[in-house]
Amino acid sequence: MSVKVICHIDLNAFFVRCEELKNPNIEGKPVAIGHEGRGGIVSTCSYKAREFGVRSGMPMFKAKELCPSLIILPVDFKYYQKKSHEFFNFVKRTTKLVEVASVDECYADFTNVIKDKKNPLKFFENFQQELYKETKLKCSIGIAPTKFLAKMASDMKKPMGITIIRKKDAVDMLSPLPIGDFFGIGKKTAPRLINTGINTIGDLYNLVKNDDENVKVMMGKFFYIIADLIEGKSNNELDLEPWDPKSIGNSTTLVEDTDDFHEIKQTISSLSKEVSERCVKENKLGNTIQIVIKDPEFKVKNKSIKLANPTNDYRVIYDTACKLYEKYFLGTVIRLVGVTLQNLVDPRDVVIQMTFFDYEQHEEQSQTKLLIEELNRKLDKPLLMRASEVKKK
DNA sequence: TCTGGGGTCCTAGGACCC
DNA sequence: TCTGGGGTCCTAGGACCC
Repeated sequence: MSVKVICHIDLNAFFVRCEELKNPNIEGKPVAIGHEGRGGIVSTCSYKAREFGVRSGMPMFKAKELCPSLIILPVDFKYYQKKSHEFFNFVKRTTKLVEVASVDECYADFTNVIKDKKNPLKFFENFQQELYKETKLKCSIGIAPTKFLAKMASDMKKPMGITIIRKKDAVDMLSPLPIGDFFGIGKKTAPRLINTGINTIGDLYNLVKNDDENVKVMMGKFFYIIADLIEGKSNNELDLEPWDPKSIGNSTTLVEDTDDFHEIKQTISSLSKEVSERCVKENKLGNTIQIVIKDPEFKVKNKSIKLANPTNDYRVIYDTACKLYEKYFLGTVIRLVGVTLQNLVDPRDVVIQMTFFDYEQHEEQSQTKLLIEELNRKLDKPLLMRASEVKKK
């Protein structure tokens, strides 16, 4: 079996780059994309802004403190989507084997493309330049035998970088990196690892190789693939299927924290409408409806319920979300509320489940009505006590 | 004026059935 | 009267990514 050439191609400061194309005057200036209202954060920012300490995820007011001359622009997702398509189409002209990872990055299998190239590095430099000429987008390319190493590689040199990680060099190249750079170890796990003296990827690697019990407990199932990831023995199969959503949701931070029943219900209504419309557009039905809230202390709580038959009907989504809200969160002061439809399926794969009761009345009742009645039965009536519980009483 | 919104995947406990 | 274990589904919460 031969080694594959997997690339991770990452567009540099993509949202900012798009805005620069719309308005070349802002090029080279400190720019942040995001919205400025309550709870507004920096979605992404230009390299100039980063020199001031501005980072994505940072509250916008803090970014302005750090960089008073910061140019703040709202997110124009439609335009980014258009440029994103141009990017993927460009890559697909070179290889059909492309896995879209997000709006601004993809994995591509270049094994066959590179096979007969005398100077692969030169090829990738040309690729990068051609992408720039055609779309005016800048990218970093990571090249490695696996997806994980390619992803790690593309992060090493930005912007317009090209980094190759060969299998034999992988452990040496990753070992010095801070543990937080490990793709999959985030801002919760990294500090916990650092607390136990694990500062670099190399530190983690050595403990994993020694079958360290502490690390095993901390990492769970992930523990068993860490060494393979670092050594270049992990997944190199791309997922070529187009995006198939498993859930579709919509949430919003309220203008101010509130427990006002009417205001929250109105918000739930518009969130439900949006969810319903997007599910219809994607041609998806879902049978689990979830409501999520965030309280003023940022504690997130969610409640969900599964109905017998999937739906994307606004009325059912709204009624269910309201019922869940009333049952669990009425009177709670909340900061954010969201509605999500989960366990999405293709309507063609759905077999309608009918209880005998439903069947008898099916002629007169719409599917929506049946679902709402089922919901009422599930949420309003106390659960039947099981025999074992009756005995206890 | 502290900390968005879109997702995915994993874990763990309880219900329920055999 | 005391009390099995295996498997699956549902639900809640949390970590992570862009």
